[in-house]
Amino acid sequence: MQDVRTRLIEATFQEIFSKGYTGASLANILNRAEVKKGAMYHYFPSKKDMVLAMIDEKLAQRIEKKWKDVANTNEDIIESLISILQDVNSWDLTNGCPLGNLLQEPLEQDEDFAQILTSILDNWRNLFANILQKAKENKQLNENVDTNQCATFLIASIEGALLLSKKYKDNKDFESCMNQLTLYLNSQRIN
Amino acid sequence: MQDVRTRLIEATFQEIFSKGYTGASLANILNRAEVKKGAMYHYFPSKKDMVLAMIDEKLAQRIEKKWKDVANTNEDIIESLISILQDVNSWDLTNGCPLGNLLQEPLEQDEDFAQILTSILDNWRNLFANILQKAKENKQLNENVDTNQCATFLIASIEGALLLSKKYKDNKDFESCMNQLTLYLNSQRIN
DNA sequence: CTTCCATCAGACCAACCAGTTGGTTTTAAA
DNA sequence: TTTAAAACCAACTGGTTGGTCTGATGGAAG
Repeated sequence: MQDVRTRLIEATFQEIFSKGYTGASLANILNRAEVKKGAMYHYFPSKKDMVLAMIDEKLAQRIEKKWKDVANTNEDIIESLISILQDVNSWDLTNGCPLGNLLQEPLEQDEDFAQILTSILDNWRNLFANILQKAKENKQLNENVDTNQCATFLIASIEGALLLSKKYKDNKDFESCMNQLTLYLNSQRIN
Repeated sequence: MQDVRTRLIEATFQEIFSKGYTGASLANILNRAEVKKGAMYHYFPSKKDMVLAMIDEKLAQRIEKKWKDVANTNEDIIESLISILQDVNSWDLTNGCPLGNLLQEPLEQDEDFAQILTSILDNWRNLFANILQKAKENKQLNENVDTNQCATFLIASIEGALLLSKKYKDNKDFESCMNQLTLYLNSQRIN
């Protein structure tokens, strides 16, 4: 069994991912982690700090992991991007996006949450913008494409697609969105 | 002053829109509506039923109102659609989308919420699909466009764009997304 | 062997939650 | 004018929440 802190972070991620921050119960997290309240409050000063630690340690890394290969492919970069988008099995379509769920909640009113979520979002956007820039340099993308706008749009579409997918049992909506997003990307290529 | 029930529905909408369902406090709603608890429980059997009534009476109508003109325009339908998308001032960019916020929350596990939200979403999708179908018939859209997929993608992109816009003070992200969405739509036209 | 501190357990607390109760006032029909 | 139903209210209930507090345990340092 992992150590107390690791178990807490993991259980916090699971609980927040499935219930949201507002709906997350400390008691549930403690049950899931098999940690008693005293132990938890030894490691974290509050529930909020524990959640912030979870976001910091888990969320950023998830995004990095999912997209890092795209930039380093020696095939067509856009093709590599599209193939990840279209790989339905690589997405968890039942609970939405961990980051998106948190962005949706009114945590923005809290300065600490706003700051860390903004920085994760900015990193993701930069990661996409860099990928697109590279594609442009490789002459795989039309040179008048606004890479920042395009990166923002990609993220928005992915988040929206994951949102819709939560509602239905099948993958149809997600596939529809990724098909159309592919059409958009292809229309931006040099032909 | 409006009657008690109307004030309750309005206050419920405001509270849910800014705090989400899980975060919504009945006490806040009652304060905002200037209605006492006894009066509220005279009109609604529970908080949940009041929220369901609010969704039923306000949400569907908002969507209908925003898009109904597009189908009946005698100009270019796609142009009309794009001009609404691009009209930044017509969007509330500070709280996300009322429907999207509710879709994000784990209310889906409740059968009653799942049902009403699904039906509103389906209506929206059909509304878009009909608009696109009409554009197709008018030879304003390529005939091999999948109108259902396209409708789904439009909704996802709008929801995603509104999600991102919540985080920042300015309208830049929303405008970026709508610009790119416009590029996508234009690439689907007959040229 | 003793001291000491990190680690933990669990009882406890005030604040808040949705919902209920037992009633009073208002309205309107008979 | 009587009666009954609709509209409304203050006080309260039981349960849950995040958070605190006191004290026990166990291993390492002196």
